[in-house]
Amino acid sequence: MERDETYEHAQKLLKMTGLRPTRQRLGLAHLLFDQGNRHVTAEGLHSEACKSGLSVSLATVYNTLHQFMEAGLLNQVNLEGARTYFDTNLEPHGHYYFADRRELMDVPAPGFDKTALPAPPEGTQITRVDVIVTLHDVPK
Amino acid sequence: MERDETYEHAQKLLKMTGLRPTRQRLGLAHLLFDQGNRHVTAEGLHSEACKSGLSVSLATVYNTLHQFMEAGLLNQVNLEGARTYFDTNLEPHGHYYFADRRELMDVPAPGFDKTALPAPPEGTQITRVDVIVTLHDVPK
DNA sequence: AACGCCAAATAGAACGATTCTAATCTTATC
DNA sequence: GATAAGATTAGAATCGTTCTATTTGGCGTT
Ligand SMILES: [Mn+2]
Ligand SMILES: [Mn+2]
Ligand SMILES: [Zn+2]
Ligand SMILES: [Zn+2]
Repeated sequence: MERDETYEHAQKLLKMTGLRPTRQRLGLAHLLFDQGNRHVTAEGLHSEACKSGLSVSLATVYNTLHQFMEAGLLNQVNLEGARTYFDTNLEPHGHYYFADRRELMDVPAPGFDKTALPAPPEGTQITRVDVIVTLHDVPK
Repeated sequence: MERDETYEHAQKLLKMTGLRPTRQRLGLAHLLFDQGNRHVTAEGLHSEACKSGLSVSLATVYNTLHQFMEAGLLNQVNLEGARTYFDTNLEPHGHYYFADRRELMDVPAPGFDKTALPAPPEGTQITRVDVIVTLHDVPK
């Protein structure tokens, strides 16, 4: 008796965005959006998908993540070393980056006030504000 | 009559850090520290050095930038797309990133208060705080 | 000034994350 | 079920950066 894989919630999200509900997109949407907020890398999500039995290529994971971003379902978090994380938390917020573990966590309370930023130079507009607090394990 | 290339200021900096005053390090230190605060990439600095007549390899530019960082003469700024910038401004400060021009600028006044950050999780310590405000040219 | 030791510089290969390309497969429609 | 448009794929290409093995050069000693 096989598991129910209708993925109703994922179905609904894809319908909303106008993206075709392919097997890959359904599976990835399920992994991303059916278990609370997440911070994933493309490679992390890819191996997770493979482990869960979903056959999908890394290229498709990248394509899908970018499409979900475009659709406003994900935000990107850029940090050092060319690693890009994708964040299902759409609220404006900062991040702790646990450098030793290479993991991201939302900053529980905003220690910064985006509205307190000085007005940007003429002819430009703010398109994003990233606040990244890097943490290392304390030696001892 | 050739230009005076004693680079007194650069000499002094290298002496302070204990790094040998090689031709390459002197030339790079001169470019970095003898004309006010700067934000440079390795490749940018490399081509600048080449144009100025200094013979230096890209590998050495990377080595030198890292050594200057280690010595506390430079800070790193990480942003999207694997591009790393090196900053001669050692004060804590945020950055505007002009995405269309790929240029960095210090945020004139701090719109955030580092001390207002919630205490980091047990067993960890803050090693850096990055605030990057990305700007795009306003269309019209 | 020549000698030798070791640090530093170098060219080029390797790397890791991401993007691209061109071929194959799916989905949606008729 | 045929068709056309869209999606997936493997593998090559790209980009910034790091590594490796070799050569060069700074500097204290003769
Ligand atoms: Mn990744
Ligand atoms: Mn660079
Ligand atoms: Zn987050
Ligand atoms: Zn700066």
